[in-house]
Amino acid sequence: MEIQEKIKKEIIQVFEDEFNYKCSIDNINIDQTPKNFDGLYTLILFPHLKYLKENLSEVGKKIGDALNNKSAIISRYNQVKGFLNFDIKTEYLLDVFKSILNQKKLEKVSKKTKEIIVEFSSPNTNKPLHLGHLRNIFLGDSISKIYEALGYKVHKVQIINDRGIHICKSMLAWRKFGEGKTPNSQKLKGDKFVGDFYVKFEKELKKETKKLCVKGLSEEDALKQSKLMLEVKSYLKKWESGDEEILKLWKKMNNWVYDGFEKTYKSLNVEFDKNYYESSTYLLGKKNVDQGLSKKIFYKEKDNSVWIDLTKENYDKKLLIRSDGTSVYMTQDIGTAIKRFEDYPKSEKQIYTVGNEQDYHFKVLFKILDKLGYSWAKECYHLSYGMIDLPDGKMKSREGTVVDADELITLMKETAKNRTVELGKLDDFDSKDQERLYNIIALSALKYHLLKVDPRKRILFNPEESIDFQGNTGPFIQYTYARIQSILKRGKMLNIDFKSLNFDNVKKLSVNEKRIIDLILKHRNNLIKSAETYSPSILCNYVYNLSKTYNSFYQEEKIFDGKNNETTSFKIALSDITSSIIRESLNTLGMDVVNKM
RNA sequence: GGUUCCGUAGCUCAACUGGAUAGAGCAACUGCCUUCUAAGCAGUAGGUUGAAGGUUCGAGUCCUUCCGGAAUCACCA
Repeated sequence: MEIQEKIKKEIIQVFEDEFNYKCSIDNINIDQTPKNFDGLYTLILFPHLKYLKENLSEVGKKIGDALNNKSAIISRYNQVKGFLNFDIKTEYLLDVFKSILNQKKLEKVSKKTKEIIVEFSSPNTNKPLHLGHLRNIFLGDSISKIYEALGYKVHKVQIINDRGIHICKSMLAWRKFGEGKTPNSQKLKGDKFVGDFYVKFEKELKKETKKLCVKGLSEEDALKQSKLMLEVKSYLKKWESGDEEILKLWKKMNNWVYDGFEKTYKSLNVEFDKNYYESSTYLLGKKNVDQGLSKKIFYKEKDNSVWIDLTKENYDKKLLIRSDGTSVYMTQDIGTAIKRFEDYPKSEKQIYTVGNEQDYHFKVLFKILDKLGYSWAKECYHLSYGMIDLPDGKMKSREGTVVDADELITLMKETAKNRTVELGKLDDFDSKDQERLYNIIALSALKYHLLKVDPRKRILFNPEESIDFQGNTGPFIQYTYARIQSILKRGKMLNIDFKSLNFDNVKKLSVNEKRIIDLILKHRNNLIKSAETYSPSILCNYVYNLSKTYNSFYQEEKIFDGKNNETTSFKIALSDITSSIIRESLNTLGMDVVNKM
């Protein structure tokens, strides 16, 4: 980027000197030269042609020659039609590289002055986490880390959906069919244990309604008359009225679930700073709705239900309080949002990581918060992502057609293990290192697989086809990193001190070396772009590109050629910086690195 | 039906916000391990960017209309 800006400035000068044409910097576009053309950067002449008043080839020649004479950056040029391709001076690239080498250490001291809140995961407490949650968690975790890398203090939070009809279903099924079993007695993870009873409930319910349907009832009526449904609803009522026995059961089962979630989060290497529980925030929103009522932002219907009319803003009318006085999801979200900004008052914005099925909900929520007068409402952002499809359609937890998170992780670890053994790479690992290796490889394969896709797009996941470990994958990037570590190790053994390198003796850079330096310079911009667009996928692409370019370089040019001169040192220095950028990138994607594999 | 999003190689994804001959990976085929890790590198093949119009020097990208898919529009969460 820095290079692009400098080229732009030089070109403005040339436009003025040679053509008497004043052009603003925003109107100049410097692109990366495509691979099959010679050069690193390209100026597109077309947009300027009408101001330059000469024909294309003359314009190109004039600009190119002028730059050849004056430029501190450009070493030579070539013209293809309306495109002017530039090569960059070796001295200049080395200069820039040197400054990175020096500045690298200073960077980490930067203070964290800005704050944001990031919400992600936010599960229901009636079932274990599945592949859909994984996409959510990886996205939220990575976005948090990207902002942290940019100097933000990030508050990672989730809202736990711990109350409602769904958990009552599990509770009822456990009472009816559980026979006093516990996760301990069954040697089952707590979330799995509770989830099984949820599925059991749905099964029994289906049986019952089917019978009623045979008797001639419609599906809807069957559901209404079903004894199980009536009983579940009585649980919900008892819960809301504070029935001690129900509350006790509710707490017990939720704790089983939390225990299970904790294990999953731990295996994913993901943590939260604070959990919000719906059971303790659902009343908060009501207070705010009352305030909105007195400000006439909301209105009351005859049946006492409370609404907001957003038809002027191109939305619908939206219910906020039911006629029986109970709150809905929207009410709770209003309360939770306000609470969070009270808890973290310095936060300038909040990012909600929630699936795209709730796009409309969040548009309305932010609109309401804005109308209530909260200045931060405009800074709230819904990080919306696409669903994960299986080959035969969407995952449905009610029907048990989900890919379980824990099972998938276990499977990935086994695959990592098998591959490692097949490749015969176990020689110098002790068993503890082995476990760590499998773990990191498996997680980076899985995380990268889900993060490399633009969040907005849906992902098709085929359980029959395993996630790749070759090509554009997490393990490929890990491999590149590990390779470099062994280069660095060897350099150390040979006592090559690349840090006190004299760059003046490096006369020539290969195309790959130039590309690597160029990519290194672009790291920060890619990080910023990832943050601005809320897309870790940009960072994935970037670090893949860097790894791929490095591997080409690695394969084509020997680093240790026996001479141990400045060229050797330079190549080690280049490798060192590359590896630290790979490590930082992987870290911001939520992954650890391995030194050998 | 209204609104929003998506459609790119057989498959999974890119394409710097309007630039060159649309790029990678997987799968297929051909080479490369007695010097730094072959989970790699180099190469071959694979495309009417869902369709048709329009805007201009120039369109996968912008506008219109179709076709196909998804989400949402509940006193559900």
